[in-house]
Amino acid sequence: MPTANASRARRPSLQDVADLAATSKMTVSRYLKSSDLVAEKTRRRIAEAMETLGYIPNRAPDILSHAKSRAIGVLLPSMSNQVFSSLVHGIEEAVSARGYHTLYGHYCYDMDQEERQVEQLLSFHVDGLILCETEHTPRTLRMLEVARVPVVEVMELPERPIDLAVGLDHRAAARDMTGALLARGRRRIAYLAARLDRRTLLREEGYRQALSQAGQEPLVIQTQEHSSFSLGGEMLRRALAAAPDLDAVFCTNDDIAAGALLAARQAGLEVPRQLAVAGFNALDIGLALEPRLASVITPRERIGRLAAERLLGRLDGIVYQDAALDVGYALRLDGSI
Amino acid sequence: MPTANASRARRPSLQDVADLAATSKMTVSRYLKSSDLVAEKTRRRIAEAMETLGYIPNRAPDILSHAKSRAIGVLLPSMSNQVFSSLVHGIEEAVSARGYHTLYGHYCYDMDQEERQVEQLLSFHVDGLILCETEHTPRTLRMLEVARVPVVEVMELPERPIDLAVGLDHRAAARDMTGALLARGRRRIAYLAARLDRRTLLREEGYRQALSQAGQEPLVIQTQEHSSFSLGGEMLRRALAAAPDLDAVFCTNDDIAAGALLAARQAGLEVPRQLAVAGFNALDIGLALEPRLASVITPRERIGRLAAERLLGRLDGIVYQDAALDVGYALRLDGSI
DNA sequence: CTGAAAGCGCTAACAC
DNA sequence: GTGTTAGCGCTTTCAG
Repeated sequence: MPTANASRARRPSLQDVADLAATSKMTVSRYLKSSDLVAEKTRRRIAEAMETLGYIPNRAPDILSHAKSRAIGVLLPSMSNQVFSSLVHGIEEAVSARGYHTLYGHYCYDMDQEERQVEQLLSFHVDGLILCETEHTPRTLRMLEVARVPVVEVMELPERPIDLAVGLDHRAAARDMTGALLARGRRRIAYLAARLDRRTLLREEGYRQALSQAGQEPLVIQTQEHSSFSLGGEMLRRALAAAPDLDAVFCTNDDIAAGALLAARQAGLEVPRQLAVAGFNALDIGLALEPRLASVITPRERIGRLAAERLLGRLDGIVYQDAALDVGYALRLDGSI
Repeated sequence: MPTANASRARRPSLQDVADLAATSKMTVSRYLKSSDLVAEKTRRRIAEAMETLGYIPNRAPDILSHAKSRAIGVLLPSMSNQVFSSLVHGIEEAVSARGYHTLYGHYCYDMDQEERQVEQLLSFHVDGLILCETEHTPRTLRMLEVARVPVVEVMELPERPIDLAVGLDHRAAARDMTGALLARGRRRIAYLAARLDRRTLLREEGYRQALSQAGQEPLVIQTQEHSSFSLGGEMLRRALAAAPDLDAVFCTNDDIAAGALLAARQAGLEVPRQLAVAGFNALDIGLALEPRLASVITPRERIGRLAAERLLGRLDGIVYQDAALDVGYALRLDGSI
């Protein structure tokens, strides 16, 4: 039965559409699900009514009645990092293919902000979460447990994933890259570490392992600041001041590495003859430099795709044997080393 | 009255908390709003119950009953662009100061994807939207109208904003930068345009205006590809092939400009003596280059802050006289020109 | 200071 | 092929 007032202060509801189409909201609901459940004539009337009213679906009732939101939450540490944009592309590809949507939040590499964002996304009832860290506050862990949504931790390979993980071994990758520098005869190798997040620290461990195996002294230049090209330059100057015999730098990422490479040349050092430079993540900037930047190639788009596929798989009840999936890495050993 | 089953398959609700705290859900609801409305003893029992159950707030009922979601939606064209990360910082600053949250979506510079994202965010009942484009599909415009949420379009200054706008005049900025190149005696100036989004086209118009005023011929190198450093290099090579007497390039952004500058040097051209290079947005990369990159300085964090403040202001019923707010720009005319 | 009832908009389940 | 009923979990009344 049509309700009298199509209140002007409210968004059109299914009831409004039903009233205008002279049918019931249940039929309109069916039409939205799969229009072939509805008679041709009714279908046309509904389509017209929707058009006229500009109906916008409302997720709230669905969510309220324990249905799915058909949205997954993705938490990014930073919005400016190329690294995460390829991840996002992979995620979107997998998610949109399945008719799901994504809601993004970001937390500036801060655990407490991550906690707030997790609460925020869960309070909107996302069906699953993709997180870019492996360390979380106790309350975050508690909320994930209580909410019982599938979670994929990406980038690293945590010892004990909350649920699922897709990533690579940053320690091993750093050890290999440092090993490659040593194999090329470099002896005084500094590690340039910015922001001091977990992945930067894991890479530092790999660097230290490789050096200690070769009997060389580590030299770590650290800062809490976020990575940038100009910061890379500053850090190289600090490294040169600390060790005038420096013959190589391994950088926690390509932004720092590119900045270091540019600054080295400005300081009159020939790369790689006098100074080798290696980065991490193999971003596009490395290919624009001359010589091109040696780096660790990480399959980030693939991580995103696999993470989303597994998350959606879990929603379908699939159980994965290997909680943590290792996507591996490769080394680009050209140019700057 | 306590309900019997604290179902194991459900997230804890306010009723569950109330049961455990031996009170009613109404009292718990009051406690969440402002705990001083509740007696000290009750308060302690509620806090304990919440702790035990790991209660997570639920936005759905609120939204359903026409309350606000206390979340604003932000649509970004890209996740990899530094430009938008400063915007996001500004937004977060203003929004979190007011106890609001943000939900992000991205649409790869594609109007139809933007449409889907707008629908998605509106279906979650965001209280307002920040959009980074000034052109939208008819359905997008319709949805915004029907949903009656405040909207701020950022970056540009649209002739007729949907609602509010905060941005700057890209055409004028490009005209000024091209004018600066002409004033320094450059005569054969190419414009390197990637991705061909609206802002790239506005900047091209400004470039053409300046050249035509000076009686010079424009030379526009275009591509549909997304900006990157290596693309900047390729485009410079195309420009040099098209005009061997090239003495300047004005680039649609700093990524292209940095790539062009690096490629120019690799081609043996001295910058700025033989070739001037100018960019747009004044990103950090420009400061790491030698010579440093001339560019248009855009106050993106400020745009984000002002946009969010005005959006929240509108939610409080404030009416702004000037729908479109011009934040201006500045030119950095050092180094590479 | 605390409680009880109604209602937001949608869909699952069950008629017809 | 279509309609009816009930209920999701919270807050806004209105009563104590």
